[in-house]
Amino acid sequence: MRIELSVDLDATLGCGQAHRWLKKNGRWEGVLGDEIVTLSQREDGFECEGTSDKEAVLSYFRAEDDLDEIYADISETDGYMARLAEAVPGLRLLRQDPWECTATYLLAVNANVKRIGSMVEAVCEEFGKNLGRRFSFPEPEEIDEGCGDICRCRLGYREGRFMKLANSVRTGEHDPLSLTNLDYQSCRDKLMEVDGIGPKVADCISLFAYGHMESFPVDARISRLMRDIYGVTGSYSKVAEEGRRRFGKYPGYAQELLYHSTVISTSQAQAGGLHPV
DNA sequence: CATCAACCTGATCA
DNA sequence: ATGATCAGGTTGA
Repeated sequence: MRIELSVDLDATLGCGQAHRWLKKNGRWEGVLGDEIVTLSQREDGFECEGTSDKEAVLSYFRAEDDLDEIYADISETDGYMARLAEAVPGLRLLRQDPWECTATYLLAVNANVKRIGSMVEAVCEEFGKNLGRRFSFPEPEEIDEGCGDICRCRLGYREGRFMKLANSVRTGEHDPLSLTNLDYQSCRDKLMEVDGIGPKVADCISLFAYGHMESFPVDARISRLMRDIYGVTGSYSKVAEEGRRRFGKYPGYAQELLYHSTVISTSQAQAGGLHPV
């Protein structure tokens, strides 16, 4: 199935916003719902194998977002952002499943991208459905009532919180779907009622699952970058607030560009690359 | 409201 | 090789 969409798969799937994508000999393999999908970059979009649900794929890639408009808007912020937008014009935000996004970002607490990936895959292999080469992300019931052994997932102190979340979603105490129609602040507040979800994780979920473009998650990398490039320091709320103030209509996209720039600069020590103004 | 130790694992350093 | 150090958010004091 051919998807025509302005998107850079490497930047979009490889920078840590979603945790189930693996690049295997030039193609991106991931799991959407109960299907293993494989994506191959093309000039005008990508080739998609493993699913026929075009609507779901377009929704996942937030095809309705007008990247030209968004990046034009972001570019007006300053020269640094303008260069980032120009360098990675196909970096998109994704629209992830609320339950899966909530659960994976609960695991993401105090862990680097590589470790998050290994914890998430472990949970899928332990509790999810075997789809062949990969496993589905488990439903709350599969975790809460399943016969898998959580100890094998090596979640550390996230283990108790993870099991508690699965249980509270199964019982309806926390209902990811019910947050769909809330505004950013209410959504964030609801998420932070969950044990193990603080400001940063709540901002990530608000952005990546519920599409709140004004969310500006501040992790360790963003915190250093805001300090080094913009001279912004202080508490989480101060830095996040400054991000929302500074980056106009699309702080979430700006954050993703900034985060991606830190991935690039740490993975390739190239001369003549991007550097602060 | 700000500060800070404790929490767990895997990677990297000495 | 083995032990020390570090990276990474949330919680509760």
